[in-house]
Amino acid sequence: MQKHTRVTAKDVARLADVSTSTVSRVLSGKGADLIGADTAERVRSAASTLGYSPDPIARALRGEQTFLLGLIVREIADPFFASFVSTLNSQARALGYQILLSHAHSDPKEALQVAAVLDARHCDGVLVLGDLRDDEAAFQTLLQREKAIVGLCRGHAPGSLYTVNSDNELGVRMLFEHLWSLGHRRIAYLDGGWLGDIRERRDAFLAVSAEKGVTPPNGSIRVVNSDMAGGKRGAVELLGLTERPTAIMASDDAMAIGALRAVLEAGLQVPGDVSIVGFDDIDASAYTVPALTTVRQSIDEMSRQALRLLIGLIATENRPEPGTLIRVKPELVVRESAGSARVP
Amino acid sequence: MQKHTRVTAKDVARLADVSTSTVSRVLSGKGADLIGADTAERVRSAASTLGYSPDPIARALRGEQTFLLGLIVREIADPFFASFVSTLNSQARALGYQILLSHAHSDPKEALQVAAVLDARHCDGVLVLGDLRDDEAAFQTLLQREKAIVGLCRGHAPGSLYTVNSDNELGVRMLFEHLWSLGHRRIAYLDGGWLGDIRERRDAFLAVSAEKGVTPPNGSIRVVNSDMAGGKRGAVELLGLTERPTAIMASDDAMAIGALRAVLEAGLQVPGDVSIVGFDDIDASAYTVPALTTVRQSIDEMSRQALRLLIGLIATENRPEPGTLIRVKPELVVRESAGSARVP
DNA sequence: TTGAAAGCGCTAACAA
DNA sequence: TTGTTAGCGCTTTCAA
Repeated sequence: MQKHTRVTAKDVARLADVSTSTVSRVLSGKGADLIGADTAERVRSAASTLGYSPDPIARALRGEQTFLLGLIVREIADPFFASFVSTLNSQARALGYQILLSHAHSDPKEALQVAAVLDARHCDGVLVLGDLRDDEAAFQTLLQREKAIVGLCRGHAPGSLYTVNSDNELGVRMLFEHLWSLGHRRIAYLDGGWLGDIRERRDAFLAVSAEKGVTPPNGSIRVVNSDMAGGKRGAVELLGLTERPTAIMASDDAMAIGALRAVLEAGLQVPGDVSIVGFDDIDASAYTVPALTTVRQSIDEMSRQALRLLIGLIATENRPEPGTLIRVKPELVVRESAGSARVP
Repeated sequence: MQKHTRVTAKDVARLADVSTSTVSRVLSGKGADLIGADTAERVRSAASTLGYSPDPIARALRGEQTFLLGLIVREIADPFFASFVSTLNSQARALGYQILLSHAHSDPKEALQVAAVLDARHCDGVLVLGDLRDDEAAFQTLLQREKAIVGLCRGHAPGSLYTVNSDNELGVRMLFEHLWSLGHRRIAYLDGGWLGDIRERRDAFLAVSAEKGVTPPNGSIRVVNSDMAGGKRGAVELLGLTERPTAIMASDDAMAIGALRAVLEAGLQVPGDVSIVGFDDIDASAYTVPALTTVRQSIDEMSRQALRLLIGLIATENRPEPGTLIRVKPELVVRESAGSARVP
C-alpha cells in the first residue's frame, strides 16, 4: 500500500523462484498456457501472499492499456450532468476503469487543453459529456486524433464521432402532445442555446409546432442560459408578452425550475394560469411545488451504452461504423406543473 | 498528440544536438543553472518547435510527482458535492493538477478499494470529500498510509487527518438565532445521520437549544437520509406530532427542499404555518417557492484552502501539525422560508 | 517450458 | 558544462 513498500513482480519472482517474465506471463494471462501447471500455481500463490498487483503506471509506459478513461464534462455542477458523472463513475469502476475528470466549462479551448492532458495521461479513451458552445468544429477535429472517443448528450453530432444520445425529438414530441391534449395552443419555448442536445430539442419543438399548425407567438422563443437563473429571466420576459403563452416548455429541468419560480413570483398559478414542462427529470423536479412534468432521460442506460461502445472501441481495431449514433428512449413523467389550458 | 507520434526527450536531444539528460536538466529546471546559456536556448527552442512535453507516466514511474490528485466523494450526484467537485477541479487544474475521481457512495469498503486504486495510480495526494457512514475508523487507518490526504466537509475528523471544514456550529447558531428572533421556540431538527459535518450540525443544534433553555419537542429530532426524499419523509412525520413544530431546521438544503414540499403538500403555509431552514445554499435553494433561508458554505474558499494544504503536504517533508483543522466561516442567507412564528 | 535481455521515457549519480 | 549509464516495473522478443 505504501509507495515505498510497493510489491513488484521481482518480489513475486523471488518468492516463487522463477523469473519476472514468468510472473508476467502467468498473471497477465498472455502465454500462461505455455507455463507448467505447478509453476503457474506457485506464482499465483506467491502473488497472492504478497498481495501483488502490477503497477498500472509501468504498464502504461510500456504502451499497454491504462484502464483510465478521460471524462470531459461541460459543467459538473449542473445537476443532470452530476448524476451522469456519478453513474458513469460507478459503472466504469465496475468494469475496471478509472475516471479522470475534467471540466471544460463551455470553452472549446479549454477542452483542447484538457484533451491534450488526457492524452498525455495515456487514457485508453475519452468520454465527452455535453456539447461545448461555439467552436465545436475545432474541438471535434482534435478529438478525432484520440484513439477512442464517445460523445454523450451532444445531439446529432456531426462527423465521425460515436455518440450516445437521448431521443430528444421523441421527448419533445411527448411533451408537446401532452400539452396539446391539455388544450394548449400558445406554447412558448425557453432555449438553452447550446448546439447539440439542446439544439435538437428546439428544432423538434419548432417542427412539431409547424406540424400542428401553430406558430409560437412572436418573441416566445427565448435564448437564455440553460440554468435556473436563465430560466427565470426568460420566463419573466415571456410573461411580459402581450399574448401571454399558456404553457412554457424549457430545454431542461433547471431552466424549468427557474421559470416556475418566475411565474409564481409574478403572482400567477401553475398550472392554473401557465403550465410549465422541463426535460431531464433531475432529482429536484419531483420536489418543486407544483412538481415538474418532464421527460426522463435514462442516465443508466445511456451510460451503459456509452461505456460499452467506448470499451469496444478500445478493445478492437476494426471499429463499428464511424458516426454511429445510439438513441436512448426517454420517458414522459407526468406530474403537476402542466394542466388544462384556461379557455381564453 | 497521437500516441504513436509522441515526441520524446530523445527527439528534442537529437534536434538540439545534446543528450537527453541535458534536455531533462533544462526543461525540468533542476540543474538548469549549470547549463550554458546557448545550449539551454537551443534545447528550449527545439522543444518548442517539436511541441515536446515530458511524459507524466514516465515521470511517475521514476517516482516523481504525477500531478494527479485523487478525489474520493461520498456522492457526486448530491448538488452540494457536485458544485464542490466542479470548483475543486477548476482550481486544481489551474495549479497544474489533474483530478482522478472516485465515488465511494457511503461504503467504507468501497473507499478502501478506491484508495488502493488511487495509490496504484501514483496520485500525489488525495482529497476526501464528505464523510462515510459507519466504518470511519478503518477508513481512516488506511488513509493514514497515503502520503498526503486532506479531508473536506467531514466535521471535526478525529486522528491526525488534515481537514477543511465549514464552521458548522457557527452556521447552526446563526440559523437558530434567526429563528429565535422570529419568535420560534418549537424548533424541530431533521438529522441527515452522517458522522462528520452533519453530526456536528446536530450537536450544535442540541447545544444551542440547551443554551436557550428549550428542549426540542419529543420526537422532533428525526434521522433520515440526507436527500430530498429523506427530508420529505422526515417532515411528514414531524407534521404528525401532537405539538407541531413552528420551525424545521434541516441538516442540509436538499433535505430542506424535501421538507418544504412535504409541508406545502400537507396544505400548510411556509413560512406562515411552519418555517424551514437549510444548510449549504445550493443553487436550487434560491429558486424554491418560498426561497430557502439557509447558510452558505464557501465552496470556493474551502476548496482553495484544501488544495493549498494538500499541495503543501505534497511539497514539503516537514508537515504542519497533524490534525490541523481549518474552519471556514459560513454566511447566513435570509430568504423567504423562515418567518415570524405564529403566536399559539 | 522457462530465463535473459532489451526497452517504454524519464531523471540522477557518476564521469569527464 | 555536458554526456554516459543505470534503473523505475513491466512485457516481450529471442534463446535455451
